[in-house]
Amino acid sequence: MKIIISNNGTPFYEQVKEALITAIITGDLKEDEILPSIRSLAKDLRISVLTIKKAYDELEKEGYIITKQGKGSFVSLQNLELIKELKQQEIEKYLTKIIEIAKLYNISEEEIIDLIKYLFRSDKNE
Amino acid sequence: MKIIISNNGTPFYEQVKEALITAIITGDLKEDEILPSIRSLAKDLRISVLTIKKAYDELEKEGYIITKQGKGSFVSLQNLELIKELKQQEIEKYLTKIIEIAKLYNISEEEIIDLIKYLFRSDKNE
DNA sequence: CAACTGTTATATGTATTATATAACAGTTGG
DNA sequence: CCAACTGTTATATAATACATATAACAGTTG
Repeated sequence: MKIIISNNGTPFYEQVKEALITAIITGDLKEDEILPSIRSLAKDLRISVLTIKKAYDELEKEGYIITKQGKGSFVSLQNLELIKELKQQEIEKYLTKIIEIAKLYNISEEEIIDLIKYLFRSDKNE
Repeated sequence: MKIIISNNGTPFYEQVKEALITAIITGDLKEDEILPSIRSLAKDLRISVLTIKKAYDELEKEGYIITKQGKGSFVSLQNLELIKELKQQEIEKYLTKIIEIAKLYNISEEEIIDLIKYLFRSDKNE
C-alpha cells in the first residue's frame, strides 16, 4: 500500500481519500482488512494526523470504511452498489459539463465519442 | 443580457464569467460590443464591484474581452481558435477523470457512449 | 498498565472569496 | 473645462477551506 501525495492543488485529504478508494476497489485492500492507523499514515506521508482523520471521516461517510475508536478503520463494502450508483452520477455530472462546453463551441458528438474511444484504448496500454 | 447568480457554492465571479462567456460565444454579445460597466453590473446583480472586476480581469486574461480604463470592456474574439483549443483540453481533462472512474468501477465504454448520446439528445430538446 | 488505537479542543497560519469605502485616473459630451 | 461616466488601486474586514502543532481524552488489547 504505497500512497504518494503532492502539492498539486488537490487537497491532501482528497488525495489520501482517492488513493484509498482505489486500493479498496481494486482489491488491494480487501473487505474487513484494517487500514493504516491515522497516526502511522500521517507519519509516513509527513502530514498532519488531522488531515488523515478528515480523509478517513469522509471515507466512512461515503461507505468505504468503518472506524472504531481504539481499534482502527476497516474496509467495508456493504454499500458497493450504492457507491457504484454515486460514481455513475459523478460521471453524468462531468458529462453534462462536457456537453455544455461541446454545444457552445460546436464540438460534435462524434468528436467526443472518438476522444473517449481513444482515451479508453490508451488507458488499456498502460 | 440577463445574468442570474445564486449562492450555490460556485464563486460569484465564476458565475459572472461563465454567463458572459456563454453570451459571447452564442453571439448574444458580438465582437467589439461593449459590456456592462463593472459598476452597473455590480448594482444589477447586487454584488461588489470588485467581484465583477475580478470576473472581467479573468475574461481579459483568457482572451474574451479587452478592457480600457475610462472606456469600458469590449468583446474581443481574436483568439477564438486558441480558446477552442483550451476548451477541448478542458473536455479531455473531464474525460480522463470519467475514464478513471469507469475503469475502476467496471463501467464499460459502451455505457459511457450511450450516456453521451442520450445527454446530447436530451440537450437538443430543451 | 503500557502501548497501541481513534477523538476532541485550542490555537495558528495561509489562501480564496466577498464585502465596503475611498481615493485615484482616463474618457467624453455638453 | 468639468461633470459624469468609465476602470484602478489601497485599506480594512470577514467567512470559509485547508493544513498544521500540541495536548488531553477515551477505547482496546497483550
